[in-house]
Amino acid sequence: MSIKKEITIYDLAKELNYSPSTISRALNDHKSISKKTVQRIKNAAEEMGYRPNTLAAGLRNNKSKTIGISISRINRPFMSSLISGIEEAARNAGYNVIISQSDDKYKNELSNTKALYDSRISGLIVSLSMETSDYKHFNQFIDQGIPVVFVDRVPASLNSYKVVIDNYSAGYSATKHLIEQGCKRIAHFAGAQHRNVYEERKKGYVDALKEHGLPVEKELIKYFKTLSFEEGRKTTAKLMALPNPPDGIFSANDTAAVSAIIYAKSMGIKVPEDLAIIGFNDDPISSIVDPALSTVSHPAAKMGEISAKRILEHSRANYDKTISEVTILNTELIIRDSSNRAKALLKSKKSRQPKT
Amino acid sequence: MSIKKEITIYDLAKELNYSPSTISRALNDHKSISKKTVQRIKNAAEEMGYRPNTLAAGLRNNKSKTIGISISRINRPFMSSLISGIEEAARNAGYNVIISQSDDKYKNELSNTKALYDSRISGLIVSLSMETSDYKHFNQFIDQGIPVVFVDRVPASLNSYKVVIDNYSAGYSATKHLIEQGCKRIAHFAGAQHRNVYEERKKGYVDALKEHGLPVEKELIKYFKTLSFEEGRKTTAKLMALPNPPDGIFSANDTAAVSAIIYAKSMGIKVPEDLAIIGFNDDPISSIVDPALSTVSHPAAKMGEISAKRILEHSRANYDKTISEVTILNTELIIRDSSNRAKALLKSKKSRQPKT
DNA sequence: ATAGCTAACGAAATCGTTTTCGTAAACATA
DNA sequence: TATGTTTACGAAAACGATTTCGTTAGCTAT
Repeated sequence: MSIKKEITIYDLAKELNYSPSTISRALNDHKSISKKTVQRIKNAAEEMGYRPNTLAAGLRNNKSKTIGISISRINRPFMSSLISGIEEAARNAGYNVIISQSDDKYKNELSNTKALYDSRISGLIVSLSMETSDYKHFNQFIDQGIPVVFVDRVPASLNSYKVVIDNYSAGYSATKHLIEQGCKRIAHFAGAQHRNVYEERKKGYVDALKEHGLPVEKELIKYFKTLSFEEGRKTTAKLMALPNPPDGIFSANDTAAVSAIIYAKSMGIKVPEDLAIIGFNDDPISSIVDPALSTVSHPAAKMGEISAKRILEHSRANYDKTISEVTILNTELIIRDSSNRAKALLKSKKSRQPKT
Repeated sequence: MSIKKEITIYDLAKELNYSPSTISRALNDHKSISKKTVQRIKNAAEEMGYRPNTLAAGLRNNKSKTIGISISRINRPFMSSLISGIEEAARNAGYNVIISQSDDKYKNELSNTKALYDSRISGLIVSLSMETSDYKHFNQFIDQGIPVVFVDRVPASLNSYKVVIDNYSAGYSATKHLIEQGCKRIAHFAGAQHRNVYEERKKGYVDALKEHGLPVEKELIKYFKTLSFEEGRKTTAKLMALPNPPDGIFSANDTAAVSAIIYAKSMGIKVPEDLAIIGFNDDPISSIVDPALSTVSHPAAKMGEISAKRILEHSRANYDKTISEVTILNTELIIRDSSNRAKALLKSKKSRQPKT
């Protein structure tokens, strides 16, 4: 009802007989103000209910305490966890987080980053859209000394902060695991190869086959557009209709892997006995599908947290240029039933025993 | 590298021999500037690469073109879809979205809304934390004429914008569906009863039982703290160990419902024949679990979109007070295998036929 | 012709902080 | 004593857009 007047540093200045400059400095812990004065001022600020006007500060500094995010879509498990991690770290440091979705379109990523730039963000965290192959739109940030952190889907060339997992090793381990389960013909559901994550996962797959003396067959490597459920279903159908179908699948994501499990079950193909399957991401669906999907877990929230911290550090240190620094996080191979042939064998023996 | 000077309305004014006032008005389509001039100015602005400084405008207006969100956690299917819808609508209107997570703690919701208030948001979209029972922290917004939209989890009392689904009817329909499937003893996984959504779902359940001549038994209504997987598992175990166990479950969310399915399967209890189960939300896991979970679908993204639009309208209309306006969206009952006894019966007959 | 009106624009204050130069006092040094 | 050096603070100009009052010119009605 009654519109309360917001109190400003001028009000504090008048009240305490200091100049606004001193108030400002005291509130920001500037060293040239004595500890005593700082305390006095902070106490008064607290008492009088002073609240900093971030817009004014932002205008003056040409920078707002805000971290911008550009991602494909929020409503995917990996992305929402990533954001969750970013938000938590940012808020603890008094930063806001503003998000924008590209929907995997280059055009949207372009306009979103422009809008974020106009919002005078302190830093940008990006997971590239599927379509992006030109990175000029990030130069405006880098040129201005605004840190850009690429996370997960990163550009190969650009010098900047990067937070990633070791996709190559993860792909290698996942494939090796299938080989150890006795698979001889392992198919791969590959994502768009210009995105580092999918390219590297595939490389890991290829090298694992080679190093274990298995042939790399083109007909077993399927390139997906979106790694969607529907795409996975169709691809699995094609693969299993081959004269010599695969006995294992390493999918670059869980959605497609789950669709393969479900398709296989519907066709009476036994998972993992006839077809061992492993996915990537450890989405919630992977532990719900039956048999539960083996997968590679991705520390999404942690990646978000680290990305945010890179920006906070950069801002604190007041670097004038973006520094090139790559952080590589560990993944974890999670073995569930969809690839665990030993366990499946044991179970089928047990279930046959009562009959004998 | 070269720090380009941002051009301002002053630069435009100098270039075109107008005053900054005119430039500002022209860019905002103020009526007192002639169409010709507006065009000239807009063209020049485009050409010279002018970009509005939202911070300066925000400072002057004491309001930034930003929508604040306060929710429990981002990384849940419903919430991420909600945000996705908000973000899309907001961005189309040139608004930014800043999010904050309460983690279902009242304390966090309090400090987050304070921070959002300090950010001079144009409007706030809230889905209440589980703990919240005091709504004073929203008064600062309402008193200032800043619109507050409550979505999904809304307060019963406060006069404000609300965007909800008809939880009562949904709960009633879900329960009625189980009754129609022949269930006689239907259990309910209920959420915290001070949150409208859970209270209303339960009411729908109770009334459906009553109106169909079934007794409402206290031992079959289980109150959950978080409706988590683990909680669901334990609760299902207890229920099924009763001397007279239930033959149906209506769960207030999918997570708990899925845990019930998985527990039942592990115990050899047939779903839906021995135990028909229906959930709420239509999370991705519900169509992946086997048998697939019947559930109530929640138009999450749409709710986000509408919430955002309420704020945009309010801002455009320049209302000085928050208006009380409730939007109720339709839900959809999605029948899958976990409650479809007719289909299950048919299947079991078919699978027996070959033998005869 | 004069008052009254409208259309189209301008001057300058304003929003609340920050920061660049200062200055003044107190103290140390040669 | 004269000269630096800190320490602790202040004046005032930014930051860029908006908006409250204007003003001026041209038109209409009487």
